[in-house]
Amino acid sequence: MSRSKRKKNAAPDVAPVADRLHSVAIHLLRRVRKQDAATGEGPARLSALSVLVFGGPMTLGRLAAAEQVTPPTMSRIVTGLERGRLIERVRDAKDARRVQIRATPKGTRLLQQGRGRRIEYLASHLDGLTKREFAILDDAVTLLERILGDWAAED
Amino acid sequence: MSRSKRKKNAAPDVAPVADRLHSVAIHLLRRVRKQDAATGEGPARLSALSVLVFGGPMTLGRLAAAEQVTPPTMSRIVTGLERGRLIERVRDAKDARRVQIRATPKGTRLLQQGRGRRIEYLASHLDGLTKREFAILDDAVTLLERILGDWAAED
DNA sequence: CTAATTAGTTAGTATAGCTAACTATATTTC
DNA sequence: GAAATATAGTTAGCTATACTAACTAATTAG
Repeated sequence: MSRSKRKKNAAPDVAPVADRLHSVAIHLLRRVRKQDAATGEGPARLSALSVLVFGGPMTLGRLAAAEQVTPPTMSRIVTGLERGRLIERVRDAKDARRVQIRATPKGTRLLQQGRGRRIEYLASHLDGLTKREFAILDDAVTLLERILGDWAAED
Repeated sequence: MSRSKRKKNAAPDVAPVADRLHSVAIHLLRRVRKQDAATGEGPARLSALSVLVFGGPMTLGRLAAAEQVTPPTMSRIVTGLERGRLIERVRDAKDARRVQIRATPKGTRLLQQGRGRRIEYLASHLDGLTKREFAILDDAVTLLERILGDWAAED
């Protein structure tokens, strides 16, 4: 069970917040998904492309791991992105088994535009928040980033 | 544009937070989805089932609207749930075009169990937070619930 | 009683996930 | 250095989830 000797928090009402957090995440993404549709690419492709644009070129395997999908799944996602000339496959010089995936200028442009639309949409709805509320949201996001990073490896 | 005369917040850095919020939501749900796999049902089915369990029986059309998908998509989701005896289709007595969808006891049970697993999983990762951090998260979720509720109608 | 509207379903397509099985390249071991 | 093993990706085939277009059946309007 999760009630070992750690006394850090163990608030009795962790579960309800976990539940609400889950629900909020689902509904938020449903909204945003509609904005992303304007790019003409699906969410998995946009997410992978984003990793490439911000993380730089990497092998297919690393990309699959970053996106938490299996290599075959990433292979298909990459094939789709390749058809649209949004990324390029480059065989590794040192190890011919490896394939480096790299965003093209077109891919980078498309991602930035889609990102712009999405952010503008989301941001326009965060607009009514007070400074204090906004700070809370910012802190919470930072928190979640840390948590997700911590348990990225396991599972 | 969204830069009307409203002076409420308009912090210059709304966009980065919006972006990070989006990313965090994506990765959080990716994690949780793996827990849900234990139920043997996909996310769309679990989500629809959840609406039925907590919102009571409703027509297919209303369910589709609640889930923000088209009626054909919901029709397939419901067919899948029906195969597993998790819901039942009941033709409406007053209007034979309508089909009421209702969770079966088995469906309700499965949902609650899955929900339990998911919450426990999520909660176990929120466990290391300090009281203060936890409060921030709680507040942020409340905030997001309000925001999402407000713009639920439009689109 | 016809015409228009409404509720769902069926058909066909695309994306995104999986496992299993395969190919090609590298590395290890004898 | 050849054979065995390990690693990186791809291909094939299944399922789920999304869409639009076209259909059926039932209700409501004129």
